[in-house]
Order: sequence, then C-alpha cells, then structure tokens
Amino acid sequence: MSLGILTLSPVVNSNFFELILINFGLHIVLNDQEKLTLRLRLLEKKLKKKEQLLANGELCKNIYFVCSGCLRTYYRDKEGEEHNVFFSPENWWATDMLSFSHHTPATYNIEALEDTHLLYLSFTTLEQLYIEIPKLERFFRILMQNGFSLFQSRVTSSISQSAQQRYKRFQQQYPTLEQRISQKHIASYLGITPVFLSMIRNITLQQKKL
Amino acid sequence: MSLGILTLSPVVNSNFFELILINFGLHIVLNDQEKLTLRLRLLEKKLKKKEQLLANGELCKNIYFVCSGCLRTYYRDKEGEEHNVFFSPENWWATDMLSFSHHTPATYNIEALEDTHLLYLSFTTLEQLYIEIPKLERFFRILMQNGFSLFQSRVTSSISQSAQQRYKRFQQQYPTLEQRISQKHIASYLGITPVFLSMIRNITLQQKKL
DNA sequence: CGCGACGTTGATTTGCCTCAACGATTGTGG
DNA sequence: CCACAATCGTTGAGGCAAATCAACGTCGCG
Repeated sequence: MSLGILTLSPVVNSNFFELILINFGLHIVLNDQEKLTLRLRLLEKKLKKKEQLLANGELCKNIYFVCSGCLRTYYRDKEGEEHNVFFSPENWWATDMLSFSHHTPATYNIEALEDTHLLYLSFTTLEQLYIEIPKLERFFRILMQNGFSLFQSRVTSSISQSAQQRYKRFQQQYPTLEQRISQKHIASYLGITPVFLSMIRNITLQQKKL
Repeated sequence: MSLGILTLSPVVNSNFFELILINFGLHIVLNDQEKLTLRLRLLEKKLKKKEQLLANGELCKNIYFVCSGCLRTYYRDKEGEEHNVFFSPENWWATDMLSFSHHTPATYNIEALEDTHLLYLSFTTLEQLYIEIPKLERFFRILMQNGFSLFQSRVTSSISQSAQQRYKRFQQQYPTLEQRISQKHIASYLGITPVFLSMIRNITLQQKKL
C-alpha cells in the first residue's frame, strides 16, 4: 500500500503479528532486529468458511500459523471418504509436513472450518530464516518434537482404546474444540462414523444421569 | 579407564561411532572438531534380548541410537496389555520423547527384541551440545519432522484403513522388519490380536494363489 | 418458505475379539 | 543331548464393537 521505502509495507496486521510472537516466545527469545526480520517475511491470508487451502496432489509450499478461526487437515481415501487427521485452531500450525519438507505431492487436504486468518512462511523463506535467525531451528525442533509426541499418543490411543475411551480423551484434551466442531468432523477425527458417535454420546449421557 | 589426559577414553567403539556419524551426515555436515566433541560425549550400552531399557513411571533421561539389534517401545494399559508403538532397528533412534523433553514420568516402556548395541546422549548432554554444535538443532529438527510425518501417517492409516490394509502397508514399508519380528509383536503394533493377524495372513495367502 | 445438511434412532451385517484346543517351535535344566 | 515346559502360530466356535442402511425430525441457509 504505502510506497515509502522507510515504511515496512507490505507488513502483517499488528495484532496477528503479536500473536505469532507470543507463539515463538514459548520456546525462544527474539531480539528486536529478529522480530523485524520476521515481520517482513511473514505473509498474510484470509480464508472463508469451507474455503480450501491445500488440495492433495499439489505441492504444499507453505507452513501456516492460525491467528483466528480453525482449519482441518484431512485425507481423502480411494472411495472418496474424508478422514480428519487434525484440527488447527488459533495459535496452532498447519501444513502437509511431508510435502512441505520433501517437495512431494501433498497427501492431505486443508480446509477452513470457520472464517480464518493465517500468517505463513514459504519453504524457501523459512530456509533463509534458519540461516539469518538460527534460533528458529530450535523453535521448530521443539514444535516438531511436541507434534511428534502428540501423534505418537494418538497412535497409542488408537491401538489400545475403544472408540468411547478415545472420545472421552478428546473431550478432556480439547474441551473448547468440542463445542466448535460438528460431530461429523469429530467422528471422522476419531476414526468412527457419525452414527456411532451419536450412540456413544447417548450412552455416556445416560451413565452420567445415574 | 585410562588416566592419561591426552587419551580419549572412555570412548565409544569405532564402528558404532561411524554408524552414528553416517546418520548425522544424512542432514548436517560435521567438521573434525565437532566429531571429536560428539565422540567424547556419546555413551555406549549393550542390551541382551528381552532386557529392559526403560520402564514407565521412570524418567527417560536419554535418547538412544540403535547401532545393532532392535528395540520395541510399548505402552502397557490398565489391564496390563502391551501395545507396541514402534520398533527401532539399526540406525533408528528411540526415547520416550515426552518424558525426555518435559521431564515427566515415562508413559512407555522400551525393551530389546534382540541383543542390541546402543549409543546414547543424556538430556543435559544434548542441551549442552546444542550450544556447542548448533547444527545439531537442525539435525534433530529434521529428525523430529520425519518422525512427526511418520506418526501422522500411522494415524491416517488407523482411521481410514482396515486391519488387512494396514498389515499390507506394514509389509511394504518394512519388508525386513517383518522377517525379524514375531507376529505377536507385529499384531500388537497394528492394533489387532495375534489370532486375527494369523487369519489375515491366511486370507492374503489364498488370494495370492489365485 | 423449502431445500439440503446434520444428528438421532432402530434393524441388520460385518470386522475383529475372546476363548479354547491343538501342533510346532524354542529354550532350558538335568 | 534329550526331556520337558513354555511360548508361539493356527484353526474353529461364538460374541461383541462398530459399520451400514434406512427413516425421521431439526436446523441453518438461500
């Protein structure tokens, strides 16, 4: 917008930039110079509900930080059925990690469940940033470590627990998400049908009445 | 053992050290000084078949690199059933990531499926090494990224595929592991009973005869 | 208002489990 | 080196968890 060379346009929305700084601040400390560098590299994107961010088969060139709203990352099988792999509400990151890091066609699709504001970095920008701000390696190492632990515990849950136990776990782990996301999508996330989730909910309700 | 300040004992077995250098070399380039630093910090451990490396409830203080042999990481549920979460053959890493990184009691157990040789680093040593050799942040970031992708695809598989499809996938992905590991443990990894795996194998055999 | 997507409920089917019995293999102590 | 026990993989009968199919009421949205 502004053409002055001393202004920092195009530059991301201040509130959203604050949000992502807080997120970085969870694992590393950035000085003002580094913050500025980041601010100049971050890109912004808005999605409306049901709008698609990534389609399988494409290259996933970016890694996205969700400032507001919510994304779902899902897999579409040969029969055309969709399976939600995870949800990314505010302050979470989303990408097709394999496509992003290995430059292979994406296996996943990403779509907005609500109107969503994103900040994002392209692969090449991020590689550049790793050089300019080595601390970012640390940040993403820890981010990946935590994601690793999260998916590992999902696997553990899926090989050792019943659907009812998995649902209970989901409720406890993401109480707010349960309110925002339709049962259909939660069922898909849990690996069961909406019909069966409805049954489970009915049963647990009756158990709590006693 | 040796008391000479110029000798490098205790120091790890050369062949094993070469192996782990190759592994680091997959993602980063180390100079001789850095290699030496690493060599002095790495510790060595041998396990006999069925020997336990980690019990749930303990703190997992180390991250292990498998030079030879094979480990299994498993979860024991309230009923006492064991569920294999993953296998670590040569050139793979193993730890209870959550316990290791957050200093919380381990949820997993780790045990040797074969006589196994390990190299390992403690948490504090690794944190020290991140400072001395910042490239290691990059290495472990990529390692975690790949682990993340691997577990994400396991979750995808478990919510979208039948046991038979998951078994086929396992065979294709780890053809050598299938030979080394008992069906009992593979079944546990797939989240099914040994009885049912046996059935699946029988069916697929008959299908291939046609 | 009227349509389509969603959640619920019931009847039936299917994938996978449990239990039990049996050979085959492994491992261990005499 | 053999004998025995223990573990493993296979097979069959029966049971349970979750899927499928279908019908119906409700809600959000054009």
